[in-house]
Amino acid sequence: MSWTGGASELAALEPAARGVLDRLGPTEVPQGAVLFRPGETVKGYVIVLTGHVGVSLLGPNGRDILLYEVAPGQSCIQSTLGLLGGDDYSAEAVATAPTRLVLVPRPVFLELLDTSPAFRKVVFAAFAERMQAMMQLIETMSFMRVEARLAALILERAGEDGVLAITQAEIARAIGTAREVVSRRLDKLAQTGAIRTGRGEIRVRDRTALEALAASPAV
Amino acid sequence: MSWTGGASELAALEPAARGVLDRLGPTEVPQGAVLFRPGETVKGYVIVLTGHVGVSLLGPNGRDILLYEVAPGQSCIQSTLGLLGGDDYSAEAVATAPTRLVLVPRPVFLELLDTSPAFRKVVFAAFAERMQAMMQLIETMSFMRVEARLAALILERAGEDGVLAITQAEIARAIGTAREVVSRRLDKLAQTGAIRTGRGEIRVRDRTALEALAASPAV
DNA sequence: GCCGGGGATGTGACTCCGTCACGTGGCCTG
DNA sequence: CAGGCCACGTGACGGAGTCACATCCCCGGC
Repeated sequence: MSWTGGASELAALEPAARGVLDRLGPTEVPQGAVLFRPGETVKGYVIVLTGHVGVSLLGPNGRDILLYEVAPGQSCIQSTLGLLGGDDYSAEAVATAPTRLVLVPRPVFLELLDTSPAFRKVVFAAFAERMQAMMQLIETMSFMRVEARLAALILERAGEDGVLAITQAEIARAIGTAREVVSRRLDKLAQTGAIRTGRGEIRVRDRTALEALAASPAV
Repeated sequence: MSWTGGASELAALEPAARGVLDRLGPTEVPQGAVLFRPGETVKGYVIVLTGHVGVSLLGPNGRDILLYEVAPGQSCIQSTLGLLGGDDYSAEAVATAPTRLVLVPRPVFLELLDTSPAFRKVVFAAFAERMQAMMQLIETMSFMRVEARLAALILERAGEDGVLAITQAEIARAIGTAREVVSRRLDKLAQTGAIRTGRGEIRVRDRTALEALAASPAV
């Protein structure tokens, strides 16, 4: 029953705190499952054990922006806002892969926060990290052109072989723009020879060119 | 020597924690003072006693975006990121009025976090509040047109008499756009009779029209 | 009372981006 | 084999950001 011993940072918790957490059973959710939607009340603190979760803001016209992603061992900070401030969710969380997670009920969460310095540390660190990511998002969306964001994303996600499997729609969500724009920009990049595109796939041809674009003098 | 007894939420702190904080002397900074810049290392946790502080992201071309404002009794969460994660500042904080503040050095901050549940609560709450504000910012900047953001800002900041003293440059910073755009939009609003504009001043003429715009179906 | 200087605004031209409205083509399943 | 769904391509159009100036107004100095 001890899932806290896994890869997560929770392995460093005090034995007592680990015991409390270990008594909570993990939950399995399939890919595509919606963990929460805007307007719902927060049920507890979510820790992802395996899988992958994306947290996005939904726009009125179907467009949405990926705020951040939750990898195994990380927690979904979105829930903390509700647990501490009492506000409802304003974002949506979707499992982008089959995911195993633990939901820490509010009372348990608050108790741990009071009694376990290590748990506090984990929560605070996650909080700080998300906040940084969101500031980064604001910064790039405000000050970098789509071309640069696109190049950066490709470099960041491309494997060693320079290939990444991703759809234009996913790219658009990740860099906060519209799919059509991604389509046109990718087309231009392909024309210059920096990349080659295929259905749901991008191949890096000229990494240097992409790096130059990603670091471009902004706006 | 007890400034914690003031209007700030810190009045609810445990006596021991208050004692520790009260031993720290408040600092006075004039209007326009820069509390920190991007790239600086974090010196401590900042609590604003009186005055007003604006925290913004700086763009490469002189443009900047107001992330949030710190009112008396609130703390500047930006510093928490550094204290907990060790990162440098990525934003800039400027006193927009003569400000009295307390700087809690890192060791004291960490100690209080460990020993004072009430202090933890204050820090967490402030954290959650700022995060909400930043999500709100991302949301409005991404999904609402300038016209709507502008109308909302005017309504939000106008006094009872429907007057607000603010320059176009300040408006632009607050709603995350460029001054020229504000100029043109204000012009349009004035043409429709919703407002009247003057040098550094806006007068609301038709509150209902502004409310309709602010709540407009976004884009 | 007059004069600069600097901050606050107004404008035009241009490019980039987001949105709408479709069209195309591949792949998968009934 | 036929739909149907999904990924992608495109043209048109208006909103928004940037640059480069032109005004304009207010305030301190003389």
